[in-house]
Amino acid sequence: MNLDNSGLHHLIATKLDEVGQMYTQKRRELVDALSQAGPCTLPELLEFSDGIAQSSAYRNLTVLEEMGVVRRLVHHGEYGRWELSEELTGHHHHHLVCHSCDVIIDVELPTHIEHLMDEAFETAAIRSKFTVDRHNIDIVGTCANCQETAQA
Amino acid sequence: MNLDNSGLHHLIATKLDEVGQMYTQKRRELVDALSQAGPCTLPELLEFSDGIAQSSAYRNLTVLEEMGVVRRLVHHGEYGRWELSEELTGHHHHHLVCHSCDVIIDVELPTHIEHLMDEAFETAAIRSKFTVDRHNIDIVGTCANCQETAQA
DNA sequence: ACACGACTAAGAATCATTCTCATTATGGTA
DNA sequence: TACCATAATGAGAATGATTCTTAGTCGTGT
Repeated sequence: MNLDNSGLHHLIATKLDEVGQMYTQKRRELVDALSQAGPCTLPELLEFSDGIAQSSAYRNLTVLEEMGVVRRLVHHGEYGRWELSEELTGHHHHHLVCHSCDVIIDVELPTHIEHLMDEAFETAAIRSKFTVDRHNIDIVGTCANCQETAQA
Repeated sequence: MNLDNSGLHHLIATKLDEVGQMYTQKRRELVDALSQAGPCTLPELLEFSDGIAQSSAYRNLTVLEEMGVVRRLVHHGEYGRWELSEELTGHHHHHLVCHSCDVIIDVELPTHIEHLMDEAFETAAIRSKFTVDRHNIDIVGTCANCQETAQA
């Protein structure tokens, strides 16, 4: 796992500095966790970080979300999940969602499929007078772990 | 708007009867509301129904969900939303989501696009050892109403 | 050293959703 | 019709993820 997030950190630091916000150690740890582990719940982030308070984690995630650094995902599990924004990572992706354990894994689709989908979405949206900003795709199923436990 | 849901109601009544559940007036009203209005929040359902208690609405929706009659959607708004299950309506569809007012509208995509997507999703899932059950697509943007209010 | 602003964290508050339980309605049976 | 078992209802309490409040801490510039 590549742990050199210096470029990422520098980018975020600049972003925050522009509005008079600090890029503190705690915030850096949140970003590191998301960068390594993909979409995380709050308890997962608390475990990763070195003793950050729950309320601080929530507040910092909210701040980072407003800055466009992270994005909040909402699914059926008890906790929300957070991931680094595509704007920051540069990787447009979607999610494999396990409906058994609620784990979420990133996937990228072939470019030509994305183009076809974009066209189809645009056409469908126009019919209802919507303007399209983005699309989210969840591929819902069962992860390898849960398949094993099920047959055991 | 077509209000003749007799076929739908009969189907659900049979389903519930098989497990000793009753298809009561209140439950019928919930189904009617969802059938007419598409994905609804709980307050919307309460308003539509003739004096159903909040707790009863939640309980009935949970029962209907377990029977595969309705499906619960989770998005960023304060309330969850409920819709009739595709199994029941027979219409595979996706959602236009307004990120301004959280309204959700159903859309259907061309069959050949669905096929292409299914293939792409299957391929992507296999790589992560996932088995695919379904896919959810949100086309996120701004609805006609909110576009007007924004430029006013 | 001082002042100012941002950050932290503990705990209180919020609020959609779930649970509890006493009451009421329903369907089957004789 | 009367009775019984089971299901449904509704009022309010409880739950729990998330947000808010507030007092104290830290950093930075002067």
